[in-house]
Amino acid sequence: MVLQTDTEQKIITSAEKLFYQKGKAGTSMQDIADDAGINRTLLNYYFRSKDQLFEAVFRKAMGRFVPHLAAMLNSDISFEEYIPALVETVIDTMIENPQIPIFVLQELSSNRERMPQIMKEMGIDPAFALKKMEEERVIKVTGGMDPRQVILNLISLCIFPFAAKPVVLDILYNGDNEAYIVAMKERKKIIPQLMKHLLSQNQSG
Amino acid sequence: MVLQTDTEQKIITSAEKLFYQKGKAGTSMQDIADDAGINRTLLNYYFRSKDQLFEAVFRKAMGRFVPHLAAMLNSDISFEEYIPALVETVIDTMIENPQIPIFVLQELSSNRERMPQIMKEMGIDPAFALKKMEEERVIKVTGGMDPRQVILNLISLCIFPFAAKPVVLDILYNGDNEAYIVAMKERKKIIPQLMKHLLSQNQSG
DNA sequence: AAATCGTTTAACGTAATGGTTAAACAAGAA
DNA sequence: TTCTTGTTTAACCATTACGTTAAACGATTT
Repeated sequence: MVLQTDTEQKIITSAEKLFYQKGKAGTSMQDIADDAGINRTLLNYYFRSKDQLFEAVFRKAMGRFVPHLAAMLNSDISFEEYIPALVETVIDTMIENPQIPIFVLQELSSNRERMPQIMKEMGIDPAFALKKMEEERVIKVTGGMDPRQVILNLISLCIFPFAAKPVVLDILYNGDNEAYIVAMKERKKIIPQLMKHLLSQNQSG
Repeated sequence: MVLQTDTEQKIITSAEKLFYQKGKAGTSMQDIADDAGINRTLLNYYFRSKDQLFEAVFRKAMGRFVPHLAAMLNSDISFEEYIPALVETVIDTMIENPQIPIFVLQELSSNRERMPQIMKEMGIDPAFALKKMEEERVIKVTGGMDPRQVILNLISLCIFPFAAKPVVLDILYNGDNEAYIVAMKERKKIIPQLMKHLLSQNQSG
């Protein structure tokens, strides 16, 4: 029982690492077994197939994304006040898992049937969320700007620097990972400030 | 001669479409041949190997990215004045090739040796660019904010909505591609405005 | 008519991959 | 000791993939 969980964990960890890096098709079961330091047969013992293993990894990755999204679309808290906490949480999550954005987006983009299914499972109703957003919260403080643009700006500022980590790291931070992390933490303050400006001023002039 | 170029073009087009969508490992030579409506043998006639074909596609994709990056890092034009034109160009490029960001980032992320090589080829010297940026242009108008953060914000706002198109389209625009495009075009105005605020105000208070 | 070039067809070799199975092993539990 | 469970080894099958080759075809050019 204990050992089982342990090995299963090792498998998941290796699978995450490799799937994140090389994608599903680019990773073989042998690769994963080698990385986990176990026999290939054992993979099929725990996860019947590559598909199932990938599915486990993908859903776990999604599970780190969707809550933030759902929180943002459904929270009752005043949008403006909610931003700093949200940004902090998202950035902390991304610092620990910078590979997830590309991984998830790549999969969602190559497998278009997934989005509707996921939205169904997660109970995301775009029309409802948008209406609620407009009526209750955002429109009051955006000075007429489409609330979707506001959300898009917020998410872009939070996530893209991680999705583009290889480029950002090498070009802007000269490969210095510590400097990169420091910069990302600075953004916890920068982004809310920026959003505050955006929300407190009429953008139409 | 004419036919050759024609077929070669068909191959590249199909290869782009499939590599963008399914990645290198996820796309077979047969897939590409089928999509191009030609024989598989002909692929090896024009491009010796899958590697070479992928390389051609990747470099072409990079070629749509790097110029913007280089322009931003090296332009002598006043940064603030330069933004609107830059944003417009980038967004127009992205509207036509929304799949490129994920494709390039995924490849750069799974193949870390590439970045230094590319920077070398493209003549990008991060230290030099940063110094120039600080001395000549950006620092004057950022009120002390790290110019790298300014650039990061700009690029994030421009590119992420395309990298995340599958999610953005389905959740925010209910799958309506036209509405999505309209929104992206709106951002040509929104982003410069936002950047103007960011650049004209001291962010430290 | 002969030669060239893009193209197809068919076949081959080799390697990798995913998944299965049977047998054996080691170690802790009953 | 016996039973169970996680684990390994080894072998196997079917499929797919990449790349190559030889031969033929068709259209254009010489």
